[in-house]
Amino acid sequence: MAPDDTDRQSPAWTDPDCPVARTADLVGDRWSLLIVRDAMDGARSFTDFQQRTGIARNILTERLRRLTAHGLLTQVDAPSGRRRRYALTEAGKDLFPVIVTLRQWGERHAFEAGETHSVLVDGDGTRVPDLRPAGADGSPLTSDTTTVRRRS
Amino acid sequence: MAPDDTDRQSPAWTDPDCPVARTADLVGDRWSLLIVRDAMDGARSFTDFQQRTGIARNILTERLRRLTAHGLLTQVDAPSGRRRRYALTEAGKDLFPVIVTLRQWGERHAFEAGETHSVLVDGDGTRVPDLRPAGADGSPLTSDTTTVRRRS
DNA sequence: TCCGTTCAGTTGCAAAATGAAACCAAATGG
DNA sequence: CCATTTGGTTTCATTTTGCAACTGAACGGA
Repeated sequence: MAPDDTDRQSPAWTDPDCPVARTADLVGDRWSLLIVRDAMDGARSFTDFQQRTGIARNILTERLRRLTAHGLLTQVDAPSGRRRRYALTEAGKDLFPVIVTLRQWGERHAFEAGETHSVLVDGDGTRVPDLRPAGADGSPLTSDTTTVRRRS
Repeated sequence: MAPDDTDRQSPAWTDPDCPVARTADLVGDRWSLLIVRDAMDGARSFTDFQQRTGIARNILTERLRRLTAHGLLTQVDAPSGRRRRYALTEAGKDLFPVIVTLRQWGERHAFEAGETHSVLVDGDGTRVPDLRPAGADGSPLTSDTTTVRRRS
């Protein structure tokens, strides 16, 4: 990598006006999503991530750097001068609803009946309820009952 | 493309037990996410998608085929013997919560203060409220107050 | 202190995915 | 019937990904 490689980050957004597209630009790839997933589940070190995801190490290096550059992860020093570890920033933690909806969609549609899969549970061991968009009055919303208003 | 190309679909899952990973395998790339976004916003034809996303046409062909093969889109005939159009299946429409959380995260973290962006509104023109994970009792849940239980 | 190991990468190279552009055939429109 | 549009396919150059081998700084123990 050349000494001056401060560019690489955003060769401009795919679709600058759309929040979905911006988020997709930042974390819309398999490995970034799985890194965030694992960070939420307690992964902290390079090898934590490498072992859990099975990602190639050069790609992991690149992704950790990218997520850090974009403010989703930070590098923190462990208590006793030990090795650096990665931790989610507030913005990173705020991806929780995204990971949850990905998980819940997967549970509903990506498994055959009878296949087992991991489950997200709260402190009591209770399964986290399905997350569904709703209006201010609590009425369920779908893609048919909503629209995108451009540039507001 | 060779005449027999029925493989391509799933050279096995990245992480078969994890619903997040399965979903990421199916739609965890920028273009698939944007195609789903646009389908939810009314895109139906090849050129609808091409113009809205700006995706290369060969890639669009491949993605539409892939999403169709995985049951997120179907090809439907328009009323008057017109050209084929794509439409979201039930599974595809059920990605709505995923797109909404991606959008909302983007709104919160991917724009500078003062930058404008598109907004998702319901039939009344009211902005869709933030979607946040909550326990059965309605208490907010975060990545710190939940855990993944493997293979349940 | 010296030695071996683990960690966190880097480097080199092959394979796969992506993108731009040209090409093409079936529908549609006039 | 002809021109145009639509929905692709093909070709080729560029980028990204992945694998495997290598490196160098930190520990860890004898």
